[in-house]
Amino acid sequence: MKKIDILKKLRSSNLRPTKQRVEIAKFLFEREKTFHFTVESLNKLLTKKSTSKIALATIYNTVHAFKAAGHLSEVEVRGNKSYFDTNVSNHHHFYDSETAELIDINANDIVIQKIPKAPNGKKIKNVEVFINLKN
Amino acid sequence: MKKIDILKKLRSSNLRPTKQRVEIAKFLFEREKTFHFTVESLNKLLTKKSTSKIALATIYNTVHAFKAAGHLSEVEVRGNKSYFDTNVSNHHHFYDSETAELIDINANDIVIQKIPKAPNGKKIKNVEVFINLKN
DNA sequence: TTTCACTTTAGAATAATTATAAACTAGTTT
DNA sequence: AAACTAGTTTATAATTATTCTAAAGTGAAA
Ligand SMILES: [Mn+2]
Ligand SMILES: [Mn+2]
Ligand SMILES: [Zn+2]
Ligand SMILES: [Zn+2]
Repeated sequence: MKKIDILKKLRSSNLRPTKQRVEIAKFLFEREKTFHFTVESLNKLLTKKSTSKIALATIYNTVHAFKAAGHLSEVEVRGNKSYFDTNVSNHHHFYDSETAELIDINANDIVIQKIPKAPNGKKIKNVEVFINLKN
Repeated sequence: MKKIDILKKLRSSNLRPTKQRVEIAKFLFEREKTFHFTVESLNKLLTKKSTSKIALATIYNTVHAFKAAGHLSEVEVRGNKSYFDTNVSNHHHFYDSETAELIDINANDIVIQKIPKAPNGKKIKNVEVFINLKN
């Protein structure tokens, strides 16, 4: 991903490209593989990586703006903390409770043969599969 | 479910059958259908139903003891609160984000045809499917 | 260079949960 | 029965994750 894409992500999230936001966006989006994180883990990694420390509120605000713009998704998984995901396409997860880590599963690596119909007046928005792991 | 079963549930959870615990256990387990709840919702319902109010800490402690003993399961779902489930068998859920409600899906109403193998050194503990609903 | 909307930040507030410690309860021993 | 004791309940404090607030900072445009 090029720098121009970072700026696009920021603009499309209605965020001006400030120093802090560019740093967060580059950290999140300039990578090959999916990145799963909590705000806490992201904060630690950013602190380690860069000299200047970004306020936690700025990280929350920026992450939420990216989520609202569809550049991040939120994964519901065991625990109290919110997990975010740079993979915003429809996909599934392994969840390793030992390490509290998520691993992507490509949407077409899981095929569901039979599925119940939605309750009266409701429609199916999406289907999420979690494969919980043990050692 | 008879009263004797309530006492069994308590004993097998290493809980003496005190007035408060029996009241919680009866409320949770003396019912036909699955009951999904948060500690907050359970507390409200218990307060409404009975004259004596049970301390929140007692509800937390009792619910956690039931969970540890396998009489309740915890469902991971969107939001900050923990959801508990009187259905401890392997099953799936509809999740209605409008109402923040869970609805059971019988395990054999979902058939998965293709599933990826677990990462190196890990095994599959279980598979949970969430069907998110919209109006 | 002044303006002004937007931004960052530290710290306060809130919400869910867990911990603490004092008062209470009910079996068991004397 | 009275004393003892292990376990229990409870109010309240502490903790954790998140959101809010308001003051100070920033920078493009007038
Ligand atoms: Mn959350
Ligand atoms: Mn939880
Ligand atoms: Zn993912
Ligand atoms: Zn259920």
